[in-house]
Amino acid sequence: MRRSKKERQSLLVQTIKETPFITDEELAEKFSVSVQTIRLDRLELSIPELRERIKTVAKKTLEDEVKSLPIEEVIGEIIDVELDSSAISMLEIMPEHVFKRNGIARGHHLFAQANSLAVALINDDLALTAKANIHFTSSVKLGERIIAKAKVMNIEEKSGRTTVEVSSFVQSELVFKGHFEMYRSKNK
Amino acid sequence: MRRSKKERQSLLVQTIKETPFITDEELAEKFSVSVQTIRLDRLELSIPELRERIKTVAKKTLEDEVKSLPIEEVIGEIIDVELDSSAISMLEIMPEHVFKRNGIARGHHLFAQANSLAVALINDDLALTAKANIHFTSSVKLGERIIAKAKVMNIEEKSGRTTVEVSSFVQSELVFKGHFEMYRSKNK
DNA sequence: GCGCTATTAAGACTAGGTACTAATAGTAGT
DNA sequence: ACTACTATTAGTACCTAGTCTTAATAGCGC
Repeated sequence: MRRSKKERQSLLVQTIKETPFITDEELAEKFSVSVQTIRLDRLELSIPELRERIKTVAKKTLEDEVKSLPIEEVIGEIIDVELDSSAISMLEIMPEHVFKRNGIARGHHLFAQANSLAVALINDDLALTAKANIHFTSSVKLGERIIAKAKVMNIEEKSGRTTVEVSSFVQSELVFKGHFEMYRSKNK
Repeated sequence: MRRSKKERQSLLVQTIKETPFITDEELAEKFSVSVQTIRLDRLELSIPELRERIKTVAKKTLEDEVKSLPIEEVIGEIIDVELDSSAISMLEIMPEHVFKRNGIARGHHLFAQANSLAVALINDDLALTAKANIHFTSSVKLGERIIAKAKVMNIEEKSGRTTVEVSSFVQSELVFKGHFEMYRSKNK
């Protein structure tokens, strides 16, 4: 069935978006026009040729693979630690930390920064988080840097159970506050 | 510098693995041999041509995208959701989730599973965590599967603020319990 | 020099295009 | 009906990054 030029072109855009691996010949058949018409359409709509389309898709994959490797491992960069006393770390919010819809950082990354800082702060091989009480006071956006400051509030003599307060800031604004209770395997 | 055939071929395999977007001509220059030699090498080693290599990389991306669309930004695999009511997800603890020293899962991964499940549970485009009260009741080890169960406890009429309880289990043992208070942009 | 492997070259062909020129079909305005 | 204009189609030369095939040459062991 023949359609108008406009109609065909908007369908063309959609078709290529859905199935990017389609050749001009297949498109010509699909829309019952000549291959030349399809090529004129692509020219007008600035849609690159099949092989270029495939290449950009493939490039995206490679970039993603490189990116997704180190992310899970490192949660912020430790700037300063005084064991069993206080510690500071910094985390820059990158695209992989945010909700795609609104560019707001997902809560668990703020938590992860604070939690790993609390763990690093404790002078023990086997520190674990037991409880936490956390508060997200303001949303953090793509590109912002979070500075998390952790402070040991109390170490119980017998059990070694340690209370840590973590406050995270973007510039001077408080974005996260957490109260952590940590286990440790050996007493201090 | 010229190398023996064997040496060149093993380097060729490695080079193509690292930089799959390399043409025969570039490879020929790199190894100081003719294009034909590179083609004979690829033939012997059953390495497909550049365009085929790009295509397979791109196909992988598309498959991944299809896969990651419904799960989108959830940590763990969603098993069941009833919006604004309850949801269940599963997370298998892999080497990247644990402390290397003792094979125990880092707390923030349990939190991330619970937090993203609470977000996914809410029938709103813009759900955010406001507060959380969490408790790590037992340590989870490498290879174990965590089943997180989330339940909406209360939705405030005016603000839409939603209370979610998440309990996570390894088999029948409770490993994590969290009380989440969530914002939403539009009221229900 | 003979035999062998490795390498290089040359030619014909392929897919999936680009770039350009030119012809034709169909429709609207006057 | 004639003209103007857009849309479509056709055809040619050229491109990249190959394939497949045949053939020539280089280097080495013995």
